[in-house]
Amino acid sequence: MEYKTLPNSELELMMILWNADGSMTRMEIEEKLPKRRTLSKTTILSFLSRLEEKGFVRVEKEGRNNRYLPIVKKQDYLEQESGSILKRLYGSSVKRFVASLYDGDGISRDEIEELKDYLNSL
Amino acid sequence: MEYKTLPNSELELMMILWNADGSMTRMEIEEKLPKRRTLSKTTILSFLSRLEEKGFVRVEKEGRNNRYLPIVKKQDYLEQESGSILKRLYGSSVKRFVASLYDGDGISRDEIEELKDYLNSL
DNA sequence: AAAGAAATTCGGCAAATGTAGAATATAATT
DNA sequence: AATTATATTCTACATTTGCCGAATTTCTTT
Repeated sequence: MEYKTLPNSELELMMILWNADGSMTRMEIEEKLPKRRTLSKTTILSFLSRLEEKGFVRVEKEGRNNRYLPIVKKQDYLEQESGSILKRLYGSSVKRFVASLYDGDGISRDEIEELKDYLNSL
Repeated sequence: MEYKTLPNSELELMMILWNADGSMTRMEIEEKLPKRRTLSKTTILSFLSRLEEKGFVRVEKEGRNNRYLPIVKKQDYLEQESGSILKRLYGSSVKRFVASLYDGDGISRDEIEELKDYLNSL
């Protein structure tokens, strides 16, 4: 399955949905948004509708509320997206990606160690 | 310095410019585009103008041609961009990013080895 | 059953992105 | 100097993205 790359706002909501188990109402999603990020309820609903059109979520009515359920799997989406980003930015070289992060202070010592351990465990 | 995230088409041209040394003409850039990717010359020029407005390239006239010179450094842009992508998709965990690539066949054994070596060399 | 409260759907707008044709400028040829 | 070729600039248009207010539906409370 090939997924369209989601625009930021929609991805933001998907991340919230993915990090919850099961479906969520608009209100629940809204509560998970960072405090700084205030969006009117209609805006949130609008993004959710777009996610539905794109086939990322299924909507179920529950009384006067809607429940949004992610139908694309987080893992699947992220795998694809990460791969394409890596390709576009670094010609698919993970090493170069990590090196870039390192040089730009994007990772800490701990992160490095954690990554090392992970790689050795493969 | 903070850079705006570039839309794909513009990034594509920037990558070509960055991978060349010095400036390039529209024609030279066009020749570097993958065969599948055909864009009319005005489209390319249009993207280049936008890149100029955004401060990513400087334009110099040379006879009837323009020469485009990247003024934002590739390394700088990529460092920033990679960091923000990592944050958005994996809460800044490099390990999770790499794990995702690994699970999604985004990396080969060799890539892993290369990365290991790199990490050990730090 | 009416009135009120809360949620969703519609419609819409501005800015950004992808893409080109028409108009114009400028160099090269004849 | 005219004509032709070629490059750039302008203008424009369809889509997508970010965001909302107005209208409408649907539950709750009187």
